[in-house]
Amino acid sequence: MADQVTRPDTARLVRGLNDDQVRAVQTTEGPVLVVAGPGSGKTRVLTHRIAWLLEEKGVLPDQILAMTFTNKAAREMRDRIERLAGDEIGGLWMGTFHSFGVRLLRQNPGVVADRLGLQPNFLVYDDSDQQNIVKRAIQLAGLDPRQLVPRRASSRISGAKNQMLSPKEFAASVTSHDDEVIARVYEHYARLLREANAVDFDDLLRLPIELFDRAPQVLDRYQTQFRYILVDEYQDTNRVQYVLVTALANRWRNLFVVGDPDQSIYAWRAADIRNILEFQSDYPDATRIDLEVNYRSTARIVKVADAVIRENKQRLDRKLTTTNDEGEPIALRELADQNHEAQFVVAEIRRLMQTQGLRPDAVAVMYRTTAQSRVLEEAFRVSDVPYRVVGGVKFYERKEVRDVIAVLRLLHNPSDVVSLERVIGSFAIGKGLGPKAVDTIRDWSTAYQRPISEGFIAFVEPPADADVPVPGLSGAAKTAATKVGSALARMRDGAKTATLSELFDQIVEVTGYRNAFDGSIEEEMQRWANVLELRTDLSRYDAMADPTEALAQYLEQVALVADVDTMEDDGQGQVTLITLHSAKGLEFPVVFIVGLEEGLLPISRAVEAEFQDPQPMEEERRLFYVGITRAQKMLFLTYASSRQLYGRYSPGVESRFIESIPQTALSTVSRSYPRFGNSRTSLRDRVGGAERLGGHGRGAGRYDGSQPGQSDDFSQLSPSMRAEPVAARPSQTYSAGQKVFHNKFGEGQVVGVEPRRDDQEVVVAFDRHGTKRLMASLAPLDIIA
DNA sequence: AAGAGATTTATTTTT
DNA sequence: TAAATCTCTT
Repeated sequence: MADQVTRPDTARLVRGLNDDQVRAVQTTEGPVLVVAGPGSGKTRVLTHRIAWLLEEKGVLPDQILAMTFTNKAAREMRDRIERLAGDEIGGLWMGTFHSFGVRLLRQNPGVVADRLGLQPNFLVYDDSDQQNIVKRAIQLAGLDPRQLVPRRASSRISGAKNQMLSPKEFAASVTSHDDEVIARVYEHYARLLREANAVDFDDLLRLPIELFDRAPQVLDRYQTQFRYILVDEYQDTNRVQYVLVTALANRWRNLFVVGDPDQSIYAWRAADIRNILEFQSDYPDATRIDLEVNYRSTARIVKVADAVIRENKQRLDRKLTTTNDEGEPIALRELADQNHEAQFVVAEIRRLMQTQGLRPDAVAVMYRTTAQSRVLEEAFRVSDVPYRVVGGVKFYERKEVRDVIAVLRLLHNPSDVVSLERVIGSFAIGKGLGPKAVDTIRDWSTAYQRPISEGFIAFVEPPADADVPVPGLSGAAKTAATKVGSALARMRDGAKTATLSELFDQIVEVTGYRNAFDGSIEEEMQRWANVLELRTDLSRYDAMADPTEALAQYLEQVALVADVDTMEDDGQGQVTLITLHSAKGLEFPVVFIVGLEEGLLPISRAVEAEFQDPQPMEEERRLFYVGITRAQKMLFLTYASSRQLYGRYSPGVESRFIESIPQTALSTVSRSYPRFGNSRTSLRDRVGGAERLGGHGRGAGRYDGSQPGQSDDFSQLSPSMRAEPVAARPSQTYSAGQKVFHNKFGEGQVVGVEPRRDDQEVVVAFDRHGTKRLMASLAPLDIIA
C-alpha cells in the first residue's frame, strides 16, 4: 500500500487507510492541499499525520502547530492523537485559531504592551460585549441608533478588521456616505476597546499579525519553531487567518491544509473560499490530494448529496463515491404545517425506536433557523422522546451567570467598562446610579487615564496621586457610588488571596446577589441554581497556587470555550435538535431535515439576492449538502404546505433543492393534508402514483424496486398517514422525602415537587450529583423507598 | 431613575 | 409570535 518502507512500530499509523489517505499522512514535506469530501476520513488523516510526524519523523511536539475552528474539533483531535501516539504530546500546539492568537499575545506580554498598547490583564470581549461598545460608539459619533443599527455597524467593523484596515485606513478608503459614517463609529469603537484594555474576536487573529509587523523578531521565532503547520476546515478561513498561516509557514513551507469547498457555509462571516481554491497558485509546488471515498453514508445518500451539490456553478468538479450498500430510500414528506411536521418527526422517531430499537442519540433533526426548534421541542416534550437542543442558551450566556462573571472580569481588569455597567445595572449595590452618574465617572476615567473602577474606589480610597481628584458627584449619586466603590475595594482585596470559589462567596455576600432571587418563584430559583453552578465551575481552578493567574485562566476559558457540549446526557441518549450550520462535522445514523421550503431553505435573503448575486444561493445549497451528508443510514426530508412565520401563516412552497434529488432515490411521497398556495412542480407530477391518501404507509413508497430487508423493513419507516399527537407517559406521583433511583445520577431524595404544564417537575437531591430538577414524565426515576 | 406601554423587527453564529 | 428596544410617564 505504501511505497515508503515504514518502521514496524509506525506501520500501524497507516494500516486500514486507503492510498490517498496514506499519501496525505506521509507527504510530510512541502505544501499539501487535501480536498476532503464529507465522510472521507479527514480527521483520521489529520490525526494520523500528526502521529506520523511525531513517531516516524521524530518531530518534537512543540514544532507542530495544528489549528481548528472549534474547541470541540481540537479536543477530539487531541484525544485521538493521544490514543495513537501515547501521551508525549503535551507540547503540541493544537487549538482554535483564536486560542492560538491569545496564546501568542500572552506569551509576549512585554512586546504586546509596548507595540500594541495592550496590558497583560486584557480581556476578550464576546459578541454581546462588542454590541455594547458599538452602541456607545454610535452615540459618540453623534448618530441616532435608528439610522445605524448596532448589528450592522459591528458587522461592517468586523469586515474592516478582516481586511486588516485600521480605522484610519478604512476612513481613507471609504467611497459612500454610509461607509463614512461607519468609519467614524469604527474609530470610536477601536478607542473604546483600547481604553477598556479589551480585544474582540477579530483582534485575536489580527493583533498577532500586527505584532509580527512591528516586532519581526517575534515572527522569526515562531516561524522557526513551527516546522509543521496543519489547518483544518481551510475552506472557512478568512483573509486574516490566511495571512497569519501564510506568515507562520513561510520558513519551512510545510503547510498542510484540509478542507472542502462544497462545505463552505460561513462566507457570511467573512470566510473566503478563495483561500482553498487558490492554494495551488499560492504554492505552485503544492501536492493536491483528493479524498473522495465516503465511508459514512449509504450509496443512496451519497448519490443524492452529489446530485444536489452538482447544481452549483462555482465549484471544483469532483465526484463523491462510496462502496457502501445502497441503503434505504430517502423519505420525502409534505405536511400541512409546522406542527404536523414536528409531530411527524416525533412519530417517526418513536416508530423507529419501537420497531428497530433505535436509540434516540442516533437521531438528529436539522433545521435552517433556530426559531424552528421551538415547535419541535414542544412535540418532543409531549411525547416521551428525550431530546437536547444544541446551541440553545449557553450556560455562560445566561444573564445571572454573566452578572457574576462581570464582577470577576472587573476585578481582573478594572478598566472593563462593559462589565462595570453591567454590575451597576444588575446588582442591588448599583441602585441609585443612573447613566448620568456613570458618565461622570467615565469622563473622569478618560480625563485622568485611570481605570473606571478606580473612579468608584476613589470615594473610599482617595487617589494616591494628588493631581487626581475624586469624581465630581454629590448627594444620592455620591452615596451610591461610594457604596459601589467600597464593595469593589473589598472584593479586589479578596481576589488577591482567595481561591475562585472563595471569591465567588465573597462576591455574592458583598453584592447581596442572593437576595435578587425570589425563593418562592421557581424560575428564579432555577436561576439561582445556575449561579451556584457557576461556583462549581469556578472551583475547578481552586487548586491553582496563584489566585490572579487562576482568575485570568478562568476568564479566558469562558471567553474562548463556549462549551456547547456541556449538556447533560441523561444516560438514555437524546435526539439532537440542531441547526444545519452547527451540524457540520457531525454524523448521525438517522437524520431529519425539516422546513425544506423556499424562503427557509433556501432562506429568503438568498432568494431575493439570487439574480444580482448567486453566491448566497449557492451557499444555501451547500448548507443542504452538509445536512444530507451528516446521515449515515436514513434520511428524512420534510416541508410544510403552510408555515407560521413571524406570527402569521403563509403558504409553503417546496424548496427548489428537492428538484435536484433523483426520483429513484426517494421513497414516500404522500400528502395527508390538502395543500393550498401555489407550489412549484408538483411532487405528484414528478412521482406518478405515489400518492396514497388515507393509506397506512405499508408498501407504499418503494419506487426503486428494492426489496425490504428482514429486520429493517423500510415500510415500517413509512409514515402513518396521520401523525397523531402522542400522549405523554403517565407520570408517577412523587412526593418530598421519597428515595429515588436515577439511571445516571444514582440514588437521591425528593426534596420538592412542582406542577408544570401537563407535568410535574421533581427536585431531587442526589447523593453524588447534587440537586437536579427533572421532569416527572421524562426522567428515568424509580421510587425505591 | 425606573417602570409601563408602544413600537419595531425578524438567518445562520465555530471564536 | 415574541423578543428587544424605544418612549413616555411617574
